[in-house]
Amino acid sequence: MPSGPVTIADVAAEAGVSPATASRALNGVGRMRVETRERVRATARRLGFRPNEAARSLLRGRTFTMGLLTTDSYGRFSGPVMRGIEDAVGAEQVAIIVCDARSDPIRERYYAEALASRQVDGIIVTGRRVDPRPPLALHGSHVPVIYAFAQTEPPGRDLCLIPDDRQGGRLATEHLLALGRRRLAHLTGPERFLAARERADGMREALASAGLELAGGARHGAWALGWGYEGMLALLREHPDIDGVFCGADLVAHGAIEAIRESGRRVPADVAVVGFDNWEPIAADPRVSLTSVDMALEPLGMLAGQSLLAMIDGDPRTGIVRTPCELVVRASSIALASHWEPRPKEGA
Amino acid sequence: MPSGPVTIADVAAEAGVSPATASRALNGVGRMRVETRERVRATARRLGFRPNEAARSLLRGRTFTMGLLTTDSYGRFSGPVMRGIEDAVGAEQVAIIVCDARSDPIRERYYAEALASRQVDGIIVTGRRVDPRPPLALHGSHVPVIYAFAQTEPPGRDLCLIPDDRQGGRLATEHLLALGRRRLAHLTGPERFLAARERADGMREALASAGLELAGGARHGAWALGWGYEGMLALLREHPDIDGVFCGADLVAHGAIEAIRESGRRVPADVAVVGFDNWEPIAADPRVSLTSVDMALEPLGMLAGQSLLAMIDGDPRTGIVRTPCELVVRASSIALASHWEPRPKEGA
DNA sequence: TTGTATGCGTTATCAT
DNA sequence: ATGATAACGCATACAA
Repeated sequence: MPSGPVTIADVAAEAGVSPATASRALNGVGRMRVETRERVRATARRLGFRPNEAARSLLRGRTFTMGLLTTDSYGRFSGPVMRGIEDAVGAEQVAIIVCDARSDPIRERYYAEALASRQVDGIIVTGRRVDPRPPLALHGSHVPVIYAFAQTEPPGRDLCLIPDDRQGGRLATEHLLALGRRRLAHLTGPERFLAARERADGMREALASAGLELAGGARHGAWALGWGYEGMLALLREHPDIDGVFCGADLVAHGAIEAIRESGRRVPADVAVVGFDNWEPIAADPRVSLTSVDMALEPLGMLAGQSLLAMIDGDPRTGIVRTPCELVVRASSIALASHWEPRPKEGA
Repeated sequence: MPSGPVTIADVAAEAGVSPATASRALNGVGRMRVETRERVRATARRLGFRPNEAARSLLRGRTFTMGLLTTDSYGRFSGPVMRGIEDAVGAEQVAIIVCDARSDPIRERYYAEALASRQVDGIIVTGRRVDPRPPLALHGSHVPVIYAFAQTEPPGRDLCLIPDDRQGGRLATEHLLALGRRRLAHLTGPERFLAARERADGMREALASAGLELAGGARHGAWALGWGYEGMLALLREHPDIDGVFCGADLVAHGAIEAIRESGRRVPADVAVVGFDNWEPIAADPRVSLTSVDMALEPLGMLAGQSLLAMIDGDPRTGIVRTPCELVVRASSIALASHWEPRPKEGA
């Protein structure tokens, strides 16, 4: 009776064969009597044998492990990215080690070293912002590294996967235009965020294609409900004829909707609203029911996982890949406004 | 010039010593000439040597790795718990392997096996609900397992860490009572959630201590903004004199605030509001500024990590540990109502 | 068809 | 103060 975990030697002894035979039986390689194979397998099962991955790693030179280094903690966007990565690599029996650098370069270096020391086969760096950052410094290591929902500087040297914010902005705008709206405004986050600028640019592009201009220009503020409310009140004061608004975040859109309703206008009958993030707790709530641009982070994560697996297999990849956003249509931008009016008593 | 990663043999050869000496030099054990130690260390640094953790694990019989098995994906509550765990175990050089069972028992079993096979030193099972679940089935393995933000059935056999929802409910209620409010109502999530029932019980306890009863009883609905709005409208219709409301979730509280304002009442002057979750994007938004009960999940996660480390070191632990919630006071329940009124024009 | 021997990278033990 | 050797658990090349 062995003390610690059951080893293949224990199984072999119990089944009355050599460790080599046991190994072959369990891995299904080589030729052997069916009876032997079955006997070994039954013994392994009975003893609860689990091959020691550390030993296998040592032998194969691969750990079947990848590191996920979050630069700025686990936020709202980490979940989908992690799920996507897991979908891509889980089937390959690859485990994921996570670490959270919390926007601290020292921690980042420390964790990068730790991951390299654990001989991970590859590293995915992820961050909530898409603004460029210096690449991971891994002195003398050839571990493949890719960036998901993060971008490095100078551009083009590493593989970076980011949502196509500009296309997302176009998507939202084209949707509003397709509804027949012509006086469109834009409320979004701080200008220092690349994502905010890109979304605004996408909107301007789509408007330009239709020969239109942005009513009131791109309004930058906080990524907050309060800003959506205040900003929308101001917009309505300056441009009372606005019939559609695209917001750079669902929280902003939610605030904007409150302001629109409070001004006596109806959503979407008078003003159609489109948000960004497709943040379900808010956007999918029946009382908000917000049409929103979804960054499709789960597919992005999956692509990251697949790409890293390919790089591990020796296929070098670089460059910036922008993954398409998708539009999720809800009541805040439905064509037939009369179908949906949660506050019939208001302003009546 | 070695091909793959730099090994200790490479360092030893380059420094002109044996692998054993190199190992001792790098680990600071044994006696040796200072010059030798420094020379080896410098060589290791120059070559970018990183000790292979798989080899060390094999030797030590410990991997310094723990598994984090999420039962129902990475949601809003996973982040804080993960951060807490990392804080507890990161200093001990312990890495965390994550896997997401997505509420699928098959996946859960599969991942549990995978973690055991990787010889993790321990496993933390986490889930967004605190309703009891069967314990992790790990045939013939003695890996310590603990449950964070999750609970097993029958109770008492495993170590389970859960927020003290009942105490949270008392906390919120006592705060409202301290403000002088006496006609308190409760809007919360579906009754099938243990957390909802516990929070309501906590509220009733606190009210009973003050010789009071719940106005309108505990109102159960969805964990959604829409329910908070509808539920609050109904409450105000039936009990127009309500002067305080405790909501089982911030989203519900947010909806309730909208309803209160729309009814022409002011928050907190006429009705004080307390939420649950302290969900920053909503609660901390200046336009909502919601007093809320925080489940302190980061400390909970840290305790989970520390407890698991203790169990790994041979200290057995079982039982249900309820970790205290904390109250975060914001404008929705401030005593001096006149200090804060975001919509002065309303109802004027 | 099955057994023996070797090595993956590291460290502890024993020898020098 | 340093070197040689063995061992951790597994899989494979080679031998039988």
